Amino acid sequence: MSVQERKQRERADRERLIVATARELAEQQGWDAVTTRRLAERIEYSQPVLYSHFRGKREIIGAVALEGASEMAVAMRAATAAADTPRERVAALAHAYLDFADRNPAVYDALFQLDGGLAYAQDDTPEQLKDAFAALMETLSEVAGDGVDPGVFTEVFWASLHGIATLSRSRRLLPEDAEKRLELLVDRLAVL
Amino acid sequence: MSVQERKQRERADRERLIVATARELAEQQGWDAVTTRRLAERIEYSQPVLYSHFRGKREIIGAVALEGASEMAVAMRAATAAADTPRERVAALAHAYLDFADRNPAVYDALFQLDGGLAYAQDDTPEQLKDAFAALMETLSEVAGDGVDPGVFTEVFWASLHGIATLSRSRRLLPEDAEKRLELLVDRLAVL
DNA sequence: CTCGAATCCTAGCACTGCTAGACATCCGAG
DNA sequence: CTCGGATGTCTAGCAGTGCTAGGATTCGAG
Repeated sequence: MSVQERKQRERADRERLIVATARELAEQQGWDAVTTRRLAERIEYSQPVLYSHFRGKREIIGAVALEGASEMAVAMRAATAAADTPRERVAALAHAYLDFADRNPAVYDALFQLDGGLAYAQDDTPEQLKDAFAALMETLSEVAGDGVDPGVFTEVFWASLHGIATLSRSRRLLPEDAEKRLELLVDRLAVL
Repeated sequence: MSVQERKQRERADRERLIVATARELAEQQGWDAVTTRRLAERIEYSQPVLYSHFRGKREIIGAVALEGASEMAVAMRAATAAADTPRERVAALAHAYLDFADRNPAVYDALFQLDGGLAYAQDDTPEQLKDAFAALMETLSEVAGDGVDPGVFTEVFWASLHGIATLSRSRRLLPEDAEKRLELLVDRLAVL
């Protein structure tokens, strides 16, 4: 049975290679440049091989999104762990979020801008996404304020961060006010 | 010279027809369905005619965006004009904004999600866009709070609305909490 | 060693945005 | 009224897209 195991392992390796290559290509040249042909060429296989791993391009985007969600959760937890006060934790969280979006624009797009065929805010939402939301909520719960549902508060705070992330990346906001916007958001939304 | 004038008028009419048809098609079936072929067929001309009016598909999206920006500004001003207190004005503004995004998803996408080749937050930004931002700022300035730049405050409030609009439309937020999110946003961000 | 199954690739479909070049139509000068 | 030229429009085509049917090849089990 060892032969089959090796084949399975090789298949899993190749699947990871596809996702990693798609991500790399997307970060380098944008998702538009991630065509099935180019992707196939980079992994040194023919196009149909991609379809033996994923139903289509959208599922590849979804795979990159899930990978990104996990990393984002780690980044946010790491940032908040080092902070002492609630104020600092929220600020660190917001910074970590926007930093991630800034440094991994393609992954961020896969997560929140493109259609990766994933379910959000539902029962069948993948664990990685639930956990990323949980990472947000852990820090935001303590500053939601009395009588405000932590989930709703997290949604609002997240939406604000998302708006800032997307609008500033598409150059629809003034770049020089980035820090002021973040401070304002934290000071006003969080109840300290 | 009257012949030339008539021709110019007809050309302008056709241009409006193109934009209106593109918008209609996008609202009905999404921007993906707005192909140059389908669009050409609907206006009962051949494809190259589109390119005698616009440089390409992106410019058509841009034209729809500008049209939408004007309408959005009107809608927001109308909503705030009827309100008496600052609190009511901000709430009405936020409602009007999200309502517009909800009822004209394709136009909203053209404005803030897709690339219409337009400049934002710059000197050469089209008047329609500047005016839409101005409409936001008119109401938001009075609740920015002391020592906070109205422009920065408007950017933050707008980004929050944008985040809510996009995330809820892509079903990434719980639909049932829509009203709670809006109240929370207004209560926390605005200084009353 | 043979045979069947698993694996992979070539070739192609229907579509996309966009454009070159042929064709028709109509205007204004003579 | 005629004719040349400009203007307007269309047909046909290019290079690219996501995706897939069907044939060739490889490889392990018996």
